[in-house]
Amino acid sequence: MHLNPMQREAVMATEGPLLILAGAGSGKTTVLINRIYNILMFGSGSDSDYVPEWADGAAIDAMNGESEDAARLAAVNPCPPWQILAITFTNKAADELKSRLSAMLGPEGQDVWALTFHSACLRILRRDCEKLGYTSDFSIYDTSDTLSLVKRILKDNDIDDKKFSPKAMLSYISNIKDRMLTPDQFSQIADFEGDLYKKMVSKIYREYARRLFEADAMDFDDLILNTVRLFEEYGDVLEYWQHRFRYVLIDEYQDTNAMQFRFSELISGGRHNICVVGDDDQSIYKFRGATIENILTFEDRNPHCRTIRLEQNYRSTGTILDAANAVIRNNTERKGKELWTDHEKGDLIELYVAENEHEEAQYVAGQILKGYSQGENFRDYAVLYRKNAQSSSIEFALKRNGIPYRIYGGMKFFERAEIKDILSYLCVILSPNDNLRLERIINNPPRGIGAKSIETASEIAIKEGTYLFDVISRADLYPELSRPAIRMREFSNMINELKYFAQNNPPDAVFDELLNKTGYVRVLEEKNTIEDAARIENVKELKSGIISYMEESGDNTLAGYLASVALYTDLDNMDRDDDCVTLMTMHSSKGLEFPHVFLVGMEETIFPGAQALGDSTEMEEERRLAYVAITRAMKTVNLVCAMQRMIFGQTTSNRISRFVEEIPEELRHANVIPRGYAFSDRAGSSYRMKSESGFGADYNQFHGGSSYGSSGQRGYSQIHSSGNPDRPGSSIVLPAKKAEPAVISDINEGDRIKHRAFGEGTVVKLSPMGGDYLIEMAFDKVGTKKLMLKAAAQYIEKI
DNA sequence: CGCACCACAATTTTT
DNA sequence: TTGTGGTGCG
Repeated sequence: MHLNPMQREAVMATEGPLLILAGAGSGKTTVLINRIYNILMFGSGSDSDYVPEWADGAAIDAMNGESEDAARLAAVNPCPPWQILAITFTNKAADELKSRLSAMLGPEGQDVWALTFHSACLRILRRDCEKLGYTSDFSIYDTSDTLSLVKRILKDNDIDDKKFSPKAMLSYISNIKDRMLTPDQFSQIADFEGDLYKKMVSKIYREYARRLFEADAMDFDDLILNTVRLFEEYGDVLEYWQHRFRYVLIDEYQDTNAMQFRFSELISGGRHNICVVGDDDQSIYKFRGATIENILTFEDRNPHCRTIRLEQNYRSTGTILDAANAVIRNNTERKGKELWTDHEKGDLIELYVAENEHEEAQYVAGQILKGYSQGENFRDYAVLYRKNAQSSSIEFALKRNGIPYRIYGGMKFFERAEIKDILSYLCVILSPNDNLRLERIINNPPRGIGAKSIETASEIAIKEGTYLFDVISRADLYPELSRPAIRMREFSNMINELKYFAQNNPPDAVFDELLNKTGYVRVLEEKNTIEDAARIENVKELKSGIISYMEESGDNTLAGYLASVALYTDLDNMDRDDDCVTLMTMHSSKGLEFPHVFLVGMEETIFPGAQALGDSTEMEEERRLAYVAITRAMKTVNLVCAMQRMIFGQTTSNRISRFVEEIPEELRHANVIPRGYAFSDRAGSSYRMKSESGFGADYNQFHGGSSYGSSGQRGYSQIHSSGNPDRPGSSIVLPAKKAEPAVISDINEGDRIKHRAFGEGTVVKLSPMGGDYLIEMAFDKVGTKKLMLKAAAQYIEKI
């Protein structure tokens, strides 16, 4: 009912291949949900001319009514939920699908397979991976695991890690896997080409694959690759799954790589009811092997394919869309698509040129506070950056200003050493042959089995063609191991006991038993440092994680829990209920939306990144990222850049990002700069500046120039562009050097103050701290806040 | 074996 | 600026 004609068409076209080109904010998820709903209720009814024999005039009349019977009559072969497979890229997207389906269908919605590629493959593999030689409890190596594995291989083989950097090896291996080449196949290629580098890569790859397999482990790529292999080598398995899924939907199709493409083709190969949704302009994962060709050639490969374009945007203002369209128009490799909206134009795109990264961050914090004081919520704001390293200055500014924020990215919790340790124990309990993890924990906590002993034992294992754990279990048989033999035996006994325990007890009990037997926490407690106390907390938190996994999934296998951890990312527990500003990379922001978006670090060599300069393919990818970032915004976009910033401890200055210049000037507003510590000249203010006044100019006009010169005069200085031959004489006006922050003169504990965002309150405490003051204020409405005075001063007034 | 110290490198994005 | 890995000492 509430769908536009294009959306409705996409919902109704249930049969055969379907390509949906869905622009940002075009209601894609709504379409997916409704499409699934339609399939569940009406089967192919909406896409079929079929009229059952029994359908007489009365029945057809009834269908035109609104009765429940009408629905039943319109259905042609309705589909049970478990015959639908909906693949997304992130767990978050999958969860959203699931919960919206459940909201619509009740518990039945849970039976739809709404999963990521990785978790779908995991499920398929758990069932049949024995055919490939893995146990059904196989474990998953995450990126840091695979990195240590490669490092290990390089070391064991005396390979120079400068010439063959572990990271480069990993991405090379990932690339080989994406081409679905086995170690044998790749080494043939390397031999044939006689390329020494490739030969070495081939050797490393072979070893890498071997060790993973011996550890009964798969990396992320293996999950997909092995599923494809399973399908290709075992016709009955493929048939089973093809039969199982009547309808296959794949979201974010532009981000699929070759293996994922193959997977999609295979699993939908029976009925060809495959619906792929994507947007070539939002393809930002090429570095991970995604090939935009998958979506660009979908029509050619599927002759009877129908294509539907969703170009009406329901998210953003007209200005934001115009800006996004203008930027993406500079790309040549695209299907061509213009988003439009019937929303009003809205605010102009704000641009702020900051002095350095600190001021950049302070600007962001200030704008957020300003908005907050005008009734916006913190959760309406997102600060997006190109790379994670940029988050720290923003974080710092938000902290100082008492703005709650949440930062996404990485897997901070599960990457902590103590967490990895415990998880490694759990992995070893499942599979003692997992050497990588075994070596991580064998002497942790210290139990007198040193590096030398392990090395000796490893050599024996290799010589005898058995596993390290095996040798350790029988250490007393080897004279070389006579000294650590007892301790090794003790260790292996402990693991075996735990293994036995794990066979009869749920994961949370195993966890307790593990801590008890290993004394992991006990050792930390004895150390009694603050860091160790934090570690203990983390370990305890892990237990609640285990319990909630068991509750939520209804699964009580250790292998299941470990896999869920491996496939978990920080983004997943994003919840919009907390009133927090969101900090994340532009990549992570895909699929999300926020009323107000800040894009920071809009500078050449940052965004676009240095690697993209002079490489048009890379540059187009960066531009798509810019497109994604801009289209996250519903109401306002703030572009921020800094004239100078510290990179690797060095001050550098970059030109303004080309993406800023690609936004037509009439859509931009070079904004009023918040006047630094402008209270100095505010009448009635009780503060005094220590040194000079703030800016002489209120405006920061920006004319699309591209190069910064040096500033330094009072007031503002005009800088002529020197680096952009296309626009001779274009100039930018920048704020002059900013005055030193003020120091308080007469604010005291007990004073009544008014804060722009937090309202009125009382100064509770004022304590000197690093050349500044920590001011603690009890606000009448929002409770107590601790802020640094230098930063907060501009928002505080004495009353 | 554990710790402190030093040199050095490295910086993209993530399932 | 940060993190990592190696070395040498007690």
